[in-house]
Amino acid sequence: MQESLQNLILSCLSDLIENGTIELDTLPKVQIERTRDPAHGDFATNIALALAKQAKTNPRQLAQNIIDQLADSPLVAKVEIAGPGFINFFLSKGASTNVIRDILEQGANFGRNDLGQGESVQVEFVSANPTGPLHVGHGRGAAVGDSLCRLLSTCGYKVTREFYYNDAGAQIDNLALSVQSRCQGLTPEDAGWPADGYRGDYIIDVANAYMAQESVQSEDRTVTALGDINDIQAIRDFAVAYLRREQDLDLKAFGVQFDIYFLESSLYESQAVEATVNQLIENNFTYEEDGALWLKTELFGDDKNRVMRKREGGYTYFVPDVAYHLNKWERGFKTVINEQGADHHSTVTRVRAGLQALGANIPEGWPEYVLHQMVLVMRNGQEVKLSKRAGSYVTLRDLIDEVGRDATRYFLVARAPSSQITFDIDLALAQNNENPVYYIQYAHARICSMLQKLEVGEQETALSSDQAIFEALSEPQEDALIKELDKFAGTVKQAGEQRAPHMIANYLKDLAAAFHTFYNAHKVLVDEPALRQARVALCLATKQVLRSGLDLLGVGAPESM
RNA sequence: GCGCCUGUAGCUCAGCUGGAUAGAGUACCUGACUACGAAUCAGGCGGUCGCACGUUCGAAUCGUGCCAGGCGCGCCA
Repeated sequence: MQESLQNLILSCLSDLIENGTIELDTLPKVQIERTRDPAHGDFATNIALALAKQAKTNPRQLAQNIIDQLADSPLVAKVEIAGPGFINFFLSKGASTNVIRDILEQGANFGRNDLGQGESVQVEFVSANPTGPLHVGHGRGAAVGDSLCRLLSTCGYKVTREFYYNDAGAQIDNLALSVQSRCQGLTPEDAGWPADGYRGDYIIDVANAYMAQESVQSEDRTVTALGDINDIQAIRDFAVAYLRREQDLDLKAFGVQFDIYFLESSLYESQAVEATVNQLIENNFTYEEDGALWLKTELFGDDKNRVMRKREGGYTYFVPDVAYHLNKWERGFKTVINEQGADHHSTVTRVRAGLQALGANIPEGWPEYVLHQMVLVMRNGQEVKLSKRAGSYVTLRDLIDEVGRDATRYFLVARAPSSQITFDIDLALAQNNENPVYYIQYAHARICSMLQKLEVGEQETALSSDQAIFEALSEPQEDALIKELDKFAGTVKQAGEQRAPHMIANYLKDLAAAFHTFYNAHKVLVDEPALRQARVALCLATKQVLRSGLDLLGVGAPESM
C-alpha cells in the first residue's frame, strides 16, 4: 500500500519536472506514513515541505501542484492539503479492507518478509557461566534473544541460536572448591571456606548429588559423579554438568531452546586460542611488558592496551573470546548478533579490536551487539534482592514459578533493551488491564469464545469471504481495527531491522485495544448476513495476527482463560 | 576523571531514520452487564519531554555543553 502511494507520487513528481513546473536535479526519497489522526486521512506525506526550498516555492503551493498532477488511482478516494503543506490521502474502501483478505489467505505466513533473503544469522544469547542458577538478567537475555530469533526468522533469515559457556576459567576452579568444601561439611561461615566461594544453597545440592554418585544429563553430555571427595577434577566436571542441566531446565520452562552449545574449553582443545595468539603476534600488534603479553587494542579504539597472557601464564578472558568470534566468522556468518548484559559492554571494543588485529578482513562493526540493562525486581514496593537458593540474587525460576512463563517473558521483552526496567511482581500477577499480557491474551480468548457460537460451516464461509463483503464494514471502530491490522507487517519488518522485539509487544497492546473497543461497540453475530460475515472475517483476521504476534514473543495465545 | 546506557504524566513505560494538538496503562473521579466473556469499554483529571544553547519552515527526536541516575573502567569473567 505504502509503496503504491510512493510510486504514485514519484511518477507525479517526474511529470512536474518534465513539464517545467518545478526544477529538481534528482528525485527525492518520498516519505509516506500512516497518520495518527483519522481526520488526516490514512496516509500522509511531507514531500512538499521537504522540497519547497529546493523547488523555490512555498510548500502549500507545491502540494497543490502535486495534487493537480496526481493520476487517478483506485486506491485513493480523496486527497487533501493540510497544515503547512502535508498531503493527506484517504484510501478507498476496497484498498483499506484488502488486508483482511490477505490475512485470511496467508494465515500464519501473513507478516513475513524477505528482508534476510535466506542469509544465515547467528544469535548468541544467555551464555551464562555454569556456576549457578540463571538470574533475572539472564531471563531478560533469554526473552529478548529468543524473541529476536523468532523475529529474524520471520524476516527471512536462517537463524542459529547459540549458547557459549565458560567451562575453563578461574570461576570454575572456584566452583569446584566450593562444592568440595560442602562435601566436607563446611559452610560459608566456617574457617577454611574458599575465599570467593559460591555461598548459595544450590552448592549443597550439587555436593549431595556428587557424594551420592548421581548421573546428570544435560543438553550436550552425561556425567556420572565419582563421589571421591579428593578428586577435584571429577568434582569440577560433575558440578559444571549439574549446573548446566539446571540452566537447561530453567530455559526449557521458559520456552527457550538452543541449536548449539559452544564450550570455551573446546577452543583450547582445538588449538584455536593458541593460533589466534600466534596470529596476533605475527601481525605485530602485541608486545611484552612486566612479564605479560599485551595487545595494542588502543590502535582500534580502546582507551588502553590489554593484557593477553598473564605474568603467571594463562590467557585473560577476552583472548578465547576473540578466538571464538573468529570461529563464528569462519563458520560463514556475515551477521552475528550478541545479546548480553550491558555490564559486559567493555568487551565489545575489545573483541572487535582483537578481530581487526587478526587481519582476517572482518568488517569493523562486526559482530553486532544488543545490550540489555539491569532488571530491578520489586514486590510490595520493595526491591527484592535475595533468593534462598542462589543466596545473592533473584533467579529466573523464582519468577516463572511466581508469575508464570507468559507474563515473565512478556515483561522482560516488552521494553527497549537499553532501558533499565523494574519488574513489578505484583503487576505481573495482576489479572486485569494493569497487565498487558492478559489484556492481549484476553482479546484472543474472547474471539475464540465468540467463534464457538457460529453456525456449522460459517467460519469456513467467512474465511473465504469475497472482497466485496467488506463493504459492509463502515463503523469507525471497524476502520480503526483494520488500520491496526494493516500495521503488522510493517512493524515486524521494522522490529527486525532494528533488532527490537519490544516493538511487537507494543503493537500487540494497540491491536488488542482496537479489538476490545470494536467488540464493545458492535455486536459481531448480528442477523444481517453480509455484515455478520464481514465482522466474523474481521475477527478471524484479528485472531490470526494476535496469535502470530504473541508467537514472536514466545507467549501463548490461549483459546480460553 | 574516562567510556557506554538512561532521564517523557504521581507511578511503570511507548514514541527517538525530525513533522500536524506528545501517547498507553496505572492511580484518582464519572458512567456502561437481562449483553457474542466486565480479565472489557466510554469519558474526565494529569506534561516547562532533565536544563541551556544551536541546526531547521518545523525538535521529545539531530548537534554541543551542563545536571542527575545506572553500568563499566583488573594480569576477574
